[in-house]
Amino acid sequence: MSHEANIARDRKQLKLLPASFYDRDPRIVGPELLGKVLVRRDGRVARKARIVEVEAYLGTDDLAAHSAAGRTARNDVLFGPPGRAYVYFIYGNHYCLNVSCLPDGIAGGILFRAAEPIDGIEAMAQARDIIVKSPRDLRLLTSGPGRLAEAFAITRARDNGKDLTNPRSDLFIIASDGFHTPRVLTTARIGITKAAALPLRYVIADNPFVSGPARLRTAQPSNS
DNA sequence: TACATGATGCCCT
DNA sequence: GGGCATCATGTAG
Repeated sequence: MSHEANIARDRKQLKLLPASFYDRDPRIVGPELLGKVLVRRDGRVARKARIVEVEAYLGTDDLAAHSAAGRTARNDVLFGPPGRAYVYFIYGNHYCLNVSCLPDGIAGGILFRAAEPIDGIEAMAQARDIIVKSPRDLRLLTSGPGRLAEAFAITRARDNGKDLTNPRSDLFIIASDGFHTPRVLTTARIGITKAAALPLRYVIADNPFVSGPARLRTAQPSNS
């Protein structure tokens, strides 16, 4: 079997999301990513977590997007082919993970904001330097974009530009068996000042791992 | 629960 | 040199 055929076989076995999944408007990709599973393989224990909260960033027309001011060395991945990891460093402390959307040459992406740990919880806790004493503490592992990135040991040096649709990558996203389409809540994005009113944040309704203030986590967010 | 604030470093102007 | 798609910790209620 050829190398390409092997990769195709592995992609199918893993239920890996293909590049075509990401080759669409972020407003379509975002809600469809909810319920999918982020996987980190690093040779020891695979880390897996179900995606429960994302935000769409639209490219040059979206003033809150890193791509708004045009293509630079920092945001280059957003303008590249779909399905690649865009990792940036923020507030001097944290990395955040995104995936590029839309075809090569057109910017757009999805920010991963929160996930629900499934596997490799020990490795996540170690990466976060947290002791999980009760189920409640699991929230501290992956609820919030900085926490999620740290739990998965994601850094710009290691992961920026990585192809999340390649089974040879140590970071990818798979479809999930036995998880029916979640009820999706749409709200404004968190932590931005420009284009703050746009409803581009998507969460699984009432999932306890969703981050942010309570009114943006529950089934009926107030519109005040 | 809700807010305020300090820590911290990279990128772009 | 300023801004920033955040987190942890503190205080008050």
